[in-house]
Amino acid sequence: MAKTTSRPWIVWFRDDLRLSDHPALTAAMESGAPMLCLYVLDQTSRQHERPPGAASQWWLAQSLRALAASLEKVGATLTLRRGDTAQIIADLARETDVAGVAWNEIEIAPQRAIADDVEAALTELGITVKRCRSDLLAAPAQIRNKDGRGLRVFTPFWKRVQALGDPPKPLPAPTKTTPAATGPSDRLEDWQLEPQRPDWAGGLRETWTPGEAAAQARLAQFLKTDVSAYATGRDFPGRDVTSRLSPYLRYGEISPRQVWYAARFASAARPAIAGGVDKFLSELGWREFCRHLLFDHPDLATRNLQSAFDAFPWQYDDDALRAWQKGLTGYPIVDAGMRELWHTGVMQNRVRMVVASFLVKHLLIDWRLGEQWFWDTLVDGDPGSNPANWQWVAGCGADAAPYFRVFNPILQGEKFDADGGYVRRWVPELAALPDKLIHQPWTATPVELKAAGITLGDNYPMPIIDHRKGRERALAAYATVRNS
DNA sequence: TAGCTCGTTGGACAA
DNA sequence: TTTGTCCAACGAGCT
Repeated sequence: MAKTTSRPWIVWFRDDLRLSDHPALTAAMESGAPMLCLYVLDQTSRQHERPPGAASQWWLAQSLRALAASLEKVGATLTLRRGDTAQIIADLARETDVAGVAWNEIEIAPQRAIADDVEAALTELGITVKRCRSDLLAAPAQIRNKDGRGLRVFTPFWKRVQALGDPPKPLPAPTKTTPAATGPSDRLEDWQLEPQRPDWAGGLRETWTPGEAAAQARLAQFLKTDVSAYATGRDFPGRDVTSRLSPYLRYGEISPRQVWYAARFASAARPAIAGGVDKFLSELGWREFCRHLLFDHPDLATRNLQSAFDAFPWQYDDDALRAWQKGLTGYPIVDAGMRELWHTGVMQNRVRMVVASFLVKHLLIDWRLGEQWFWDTLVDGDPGSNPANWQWVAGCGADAAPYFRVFNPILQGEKFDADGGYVRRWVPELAALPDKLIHQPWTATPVELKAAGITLGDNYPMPIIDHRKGRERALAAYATVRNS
C-alpha cells in the first residue's frame, strides 16, 4: 500500500495525452500523494521549435477534452495554463506547495530544453523532479555507430532496435487518484485551437474521434481484421487496411510500446498474421528512425541533410504551389490526395509519395514548402516523420530515393488505383469517366469528355505540366547538383 | 581494417 | 506483353 503524504505532486502532461502506460503518472501515484494534472500551452518561441499546424491544433483540443474526461473518471482534474512552461510550473509548484513534479521526456532538442528549464527552476525551489521515458522504443543514445553518431540507413537501424529486445512493458492506467486542490485553470475555448470563422474542421470531425479510448479501440480493431491484408494492401489508397493510428501516436494518446506489445501478442496468437504485423511494426520503426534523425539534426525541417542540395535550382511559382495545395494540378491521383488531405487531415501513404514527388520533381518547388503545407494540414504532422520523409522524397535526406526516381502520376494511379475508386471519391467531377481514362482525362476524346460532363480547363484543369517534360526538367536540375 | 555489399516504396526503354 | 537493364555514385554498415 502506498504511503500517503499531504503535499501534492504535479504530473505535467505533454505529448502523452493518455492515462495508460504513462510512467510519470504512475510515479506520482506511487508516491501516494494527491495529484495535480497539468497541461501547458507554451507559445514562447525557441530555436527549432515549431508550433503545431492548424489541423494538429484542432486535434490537440479534442485530445485535451478527452484527457480531461478520462481524468475525471479517476477523480482527477486537468488544469490548463498558458505561457512560459518553466515559469508556470514553478509558480504553480510554489502556490500549491508541491513535493515533486513528474513528466515523460520528449526526445527532441527544444522539448528537452524546455524540460531542462523546468528542472532548473524546480531544483532551485528544492522540489523533486522525476523525468520518465515512454515516447520512443529506444533512446537515441542506445543506437549509435562506432563514431557515436546516429544511424542514417533504416534497415540496420531497425535491426539494432529489434536486437534490444522488448521495450519495457506498458503500465496500466490508474483506477483511482487522490486529487489535489488546484488553482484556476484556463478555459480550453480561450486557447482558440479550433477554427472559428471559417470553420474548416467539419471533415476532421467527420473522420476522427481523438482520445485514448478511440486509439485503443482502433488498435484492437486493426489487429483483429485489417492487419492480415496490411503488408500488400497498405499500398492501395482505395483499400482501407491501414491502422490510422498516426495522429494518436503524434499526441501520445497511445504509446509506441503499447502498439509493440499488442501487435506482438496478436502475432503470437495468430501466426498467419505475422507478416502483416512485422510490416506494421517496421512502420513504427520508421517513426522511431525519423525521431532519432531529428534528435541528431534539430534543423531537419529547414536544412538539407545532404548539403550538396543547398545549391539546388528550386523554382518559385506561387500559382503552381497553390494549384498543388488545392488539388487542381490536372493529375487525378495528385488532386485526389491533396483533397483527401484537406478534408480528413491525412493522406494515404503511397499518395503522399506521389504528391510529394510531383511538387519537388515535376514542379521543382522546394521540398520545404511542401513540408510546411503538410505540417499545417496533417492531423498526424510529426516533427520527425514529416521533414524526414519530405527529404527522402526530394533525394536530399537519409537513405534517400535516388534522384532519377521520378514518380509517374499516371502510372502510379493506374497501378494502385486501377478501378479509379480513390479518384472518384475525392475528385467527383471525374466520376463518370471510364476506368481507362480516369487517370489521364486529357487523353479522352471530346465525345468521351462530354459524356462524362467534363470540360477541361473549366470544371477540371488541364495538367499544369506535361509529365515527360517535367521529368526531363527534373533530371536536368538534379544533374546540376550532382556535378556541383 | 580494408574491402564488400547494400540501399522501403520507380520509370523508361530496348529487346 | 513481359523482362532485363540502366539511370550515379557514395557512404554507411557489416564481416
